[in-house]
Amino acid sequence: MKARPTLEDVAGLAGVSTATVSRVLNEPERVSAKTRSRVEAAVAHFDYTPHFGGQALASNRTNTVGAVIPTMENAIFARGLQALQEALAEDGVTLVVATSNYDPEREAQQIRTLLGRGVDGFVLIGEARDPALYTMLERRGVPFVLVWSWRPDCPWPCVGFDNRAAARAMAERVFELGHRRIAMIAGVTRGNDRAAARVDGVRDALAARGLHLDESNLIESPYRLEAGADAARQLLAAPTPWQNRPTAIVCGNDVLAAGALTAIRDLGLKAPADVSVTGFDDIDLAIVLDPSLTTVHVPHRRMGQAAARLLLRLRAREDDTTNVVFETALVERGSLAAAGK
Amino acid sequence: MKARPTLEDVAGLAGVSTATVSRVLNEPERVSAKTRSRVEAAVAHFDYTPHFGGQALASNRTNTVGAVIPTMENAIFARGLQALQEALAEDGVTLVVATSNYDPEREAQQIRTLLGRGVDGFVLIGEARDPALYTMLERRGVPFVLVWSWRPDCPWPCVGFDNRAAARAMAERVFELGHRRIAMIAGVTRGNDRAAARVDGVRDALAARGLHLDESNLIESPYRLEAGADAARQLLAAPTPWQNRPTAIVCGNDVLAAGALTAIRDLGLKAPADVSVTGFDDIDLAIVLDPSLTTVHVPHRRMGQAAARLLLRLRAREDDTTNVVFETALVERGSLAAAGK
DNA sequence: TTGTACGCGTTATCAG
DNA sequence: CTGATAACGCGTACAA
Repeated sequence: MKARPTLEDVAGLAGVSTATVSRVLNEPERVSAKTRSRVEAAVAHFDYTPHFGGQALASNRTNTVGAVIPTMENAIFARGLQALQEALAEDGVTLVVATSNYDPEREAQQIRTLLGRGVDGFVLIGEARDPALYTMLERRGVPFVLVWSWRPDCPWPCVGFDNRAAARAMAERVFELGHRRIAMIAGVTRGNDRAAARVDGVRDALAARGLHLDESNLIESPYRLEAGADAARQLLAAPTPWQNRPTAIVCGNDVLAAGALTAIRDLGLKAPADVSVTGFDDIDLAIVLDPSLTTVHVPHRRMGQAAARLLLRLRAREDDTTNVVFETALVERGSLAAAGK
Repeated sequence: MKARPTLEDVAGLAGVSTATVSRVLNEPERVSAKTRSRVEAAVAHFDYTPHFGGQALASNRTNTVGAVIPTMENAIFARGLQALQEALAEDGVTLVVATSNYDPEREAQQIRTLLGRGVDGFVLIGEARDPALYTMLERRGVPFVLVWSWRPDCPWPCVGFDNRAAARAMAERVFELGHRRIAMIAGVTRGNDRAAARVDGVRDALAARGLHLDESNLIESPYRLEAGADAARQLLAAPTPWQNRPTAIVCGNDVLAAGALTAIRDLGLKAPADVSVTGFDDIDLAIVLDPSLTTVHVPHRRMGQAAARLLLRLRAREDDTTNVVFETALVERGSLAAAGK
C-alpha cells in the first residue's frame, strides 16, 4: 500500500527543494529550463498530483465553484450545467453541483454546505432569495453570478434573459392569432422569479388588450408532465369554447406543455384545431411532440458559458464584469394556430 | 473585511482548547454537556464552519465522491445523479460531477483531475475502460462503484442491470409479433459497454431464430435526436418491406427512438402501421410521443440510490458489499405492433 | 535562479 | 473529560 507521493518525494528525486517543485507547478516560467525538465521528469515518475487539502490550506483557494440548481431532472439546467462545467474546466476550475428542489430554504442550506466545503464562487439560479444570503456572500467575499434571470435593474452580477418580456411576446402572438379565451399553466411561483415573471408577462399582454387572467384560468403546477396533464384536464373541463373552454393554453415551460398535449390527446381533442398550446424553453422535447411545440427559444448553453466567463472574471477581480442579457426567440411550430370560429 | 473565524477564535470565546472544539464538532458524546453547550454557543456566535482545506489536510478525507458520467444532457444520468446526490448528502458526503462526453480518454483525464481534488470515492458508468485505471484506483485505495452495467461475473463492485438480456427480450418480443425484417439503431459502441451489450442482445435474439443483423440494418449513432432521425431515414430508404425496408426498428435508447419516430412522420409513414419502433430506458419522453414508445423500463433513480449505499459501505470498509442487479421491464405502448402483411 | 523556513486550520496522539 | 502539541502538504516571503 503505497502512500501518496508528496512534494518532498518529488523534490528529493529531482535533487531540488520543495519550493522549486512548487514553482514548476505553479509558475513554470520562473524556473530554468534545465531544472524544470528534471522536476517534470520526477513528477511524471511519481505520477504526482498535488494534495488538495494542502493546496487549499496554503493558498486559501480551492478552484472550485458551486452551483445550486433546482433539479438536474429539468433538461434546461442539465444543458446549462454541462456548458458551465466545460467552460470552467478550461480554466482548471471544478464545478460542484447541489440541488434545492425549488425550495428556498433548502437552497440556503446547500449554499452554506458548499461554503463550508470551501467553494470560492457560486452560480445561482434566479434572483429571488433571502437578502441575508446576499449579504453573507458579500461579507465572505465569495463572488457569485445569477443565471436564467435578468431584469433591467438587477443589482447583482447576472446572466440571463427577460422572462417577462418573452412571455409577454408569446401571449401577444396568441392574441394576435385571434384567441380570446386564453388560459395559463404556470410553474410554481413561490421562490421562483422566472415562473413569476412569465405569469406577469402573460398578464401584461392580456391587460394591454383588455383581457384578464382570472383564477379559473391560471393554474400553478410543478414542472412535471403529469402535473401539466392534470392542469390541462381541469382547464378543459368545459366541453366547448362558448361554454368557457379556453382556445389556447400558454404554459410556463415545455414540460408542462407536453403534459397538456398528452392530456388533450387523451381527451379526444385535437391540438391545435380544438385548443392551441405553447411552451417555454425549447428543449429537445419540443420538436418530437406531435404537433411540435410552439415555444420560446432560450440559449441555455450559451448562458452557461457566459456565466462561467463572468464568474471567472469576478474571481480574478477584473473590472470588466457587466451583466449579460440574451435575446430569446419565439419559434412557431405546430401547436399554435389561429383560433377557430 | 472580516476574516473567516477559526477553531482558535471559537475556542477563545468558549474558554477551551481547540481540541475540545474539534471534538464537539466531530464526536460530541465525548464532551461533557456543560462545555459542549458553551462551545456550541461560541460556534453559533461566530457562525463558524470548519475550513475545508484544513480538515482535508489533517484527516486526509474530503467526504467528497466524484462521478464521471458521459453527459448530463442524457436524462437517465440526470435522474440517477439526482438520486445519488440526495442519498450521499444524507451521509454528509458531497458529490462532484464531471463529464467525459463518451470519450474514454477524457474519462481517464477526469478521473485523474478528481483524484487530484481529493475525492475519496468514485461512481463510474459502465465497465469498459483501461485496466490501468482500475489498478491505479486500487493502489490509491479509493473505493469505486460501477453503475448502469451489470453482468454475471463483473469483478468490480457494481450496481446495474443486464443490458444484453433486456435488449434480447425486446428483440424477441418484436420477432414474436411477426417482424422478420428487423433493423437496429444502436448507440456508439466504442468505449460504451452498455451500447455494445444492447447490440449483442438483439443479435442473440435474432441468431436464435435464424436471422442476422447485417451491416445495412445496423447503424451506430450518437445519442441525439437528429442522429436517430438520420439513421431512420437511411434505414427506410427502400420504399416497401418487400424491397428490403425493415418493418421494425429497435433503438439503442429512447432518444434515438424519438428521432426515428420524427423521421418516420416526416417521411409520410405511420408508426406502427408502416414501421414499428422500440426504445430503451423509459425516460419521460417515451410517454409523450405519439405513438407512445414501447421501451425497456430501467429504474434509474433506484440505481442511483443503490450506488450511493454501496459506495458508502465501501468507504466505511464494511464487509457487506455485494453487487446489486436490477430487473428491467418491457413496457408495451403504441409504437410496436404486429407486423402487417 | 534557487533554497530556507514559517504558517495556513484542522485532526489526533498522548499526557494530565 | 480536557489540554498541549505534533503532524498533515503546500505556498510564499525572504534570503542567498
